[in-house]
Amino acid sequence: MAGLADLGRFSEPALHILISLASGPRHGYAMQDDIGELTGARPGPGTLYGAIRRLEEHAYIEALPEQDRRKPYRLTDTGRAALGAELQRMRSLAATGLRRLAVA
Amino acid sequence: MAGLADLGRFSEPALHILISLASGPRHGYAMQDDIGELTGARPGPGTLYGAIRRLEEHAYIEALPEQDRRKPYRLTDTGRAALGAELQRMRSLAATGLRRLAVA
DNA sequence: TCCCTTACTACGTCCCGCGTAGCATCGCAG
DNA sequence: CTGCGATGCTACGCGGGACGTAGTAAGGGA
Repeated sequence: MAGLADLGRFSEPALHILISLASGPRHGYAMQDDIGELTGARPGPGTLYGAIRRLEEHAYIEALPEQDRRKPYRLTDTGRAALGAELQRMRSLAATGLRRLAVA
Repeated sequence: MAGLADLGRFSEPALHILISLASGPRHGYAMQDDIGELTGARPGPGTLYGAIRRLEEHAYIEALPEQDRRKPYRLTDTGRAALGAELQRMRSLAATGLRRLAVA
């Protein structure tokens, strides 16, 4: 298995982080801004860094050398694969739901 | 706002229930089966009926007259609208993520 | 020197997810 | 008519992620 769901039951913030890192390495604060633009809701530090810690433990992301008191992170290959799988699942589920809504 | 996120922070099971009801009224047990087919994971009763209760409190779904010790539920107009909005958000987020993955 | 911004750590509460157990009803086989 | 599996739901408790708040610290501009 080894899907995103292993991160615990609720993985929305984790998903957002991975999507944010999909466009290149970023440190925490920049992720907050990016996710805020992406979703309309900027996660607080508790949410963000908690999710980062779990993602790192699962080797979906990894820290780059600290620069200027910033800790950038990037996707690992594992994380990239997990993200791709999850996004396709999401897209398929959304399509199914929208189809059902349209018919009924 | 009044989006799905008001159901609490984690709403995956709630989303699945709404999608299940999008194809017509169903009672709990039938939802379990439907969701199992849809997602590959059949929710336990604790998950399911807890989410049903919250959805009913928010008037996204409503109970139909009990028949034969079965409690069918159906989507309300509010629920249908919320589901549509959520699914479009999901689809859009998935598309953005997949685009980013493809480029990088 | 003051203060705003950036960047992260620490901490505690809330409540959702999920499994387990229990209970009742129905249909069917023996 | 009796045991038994499937159906359908309620009750209950634990674990842990989500999230807000507060605190720390460095940098830059007025």
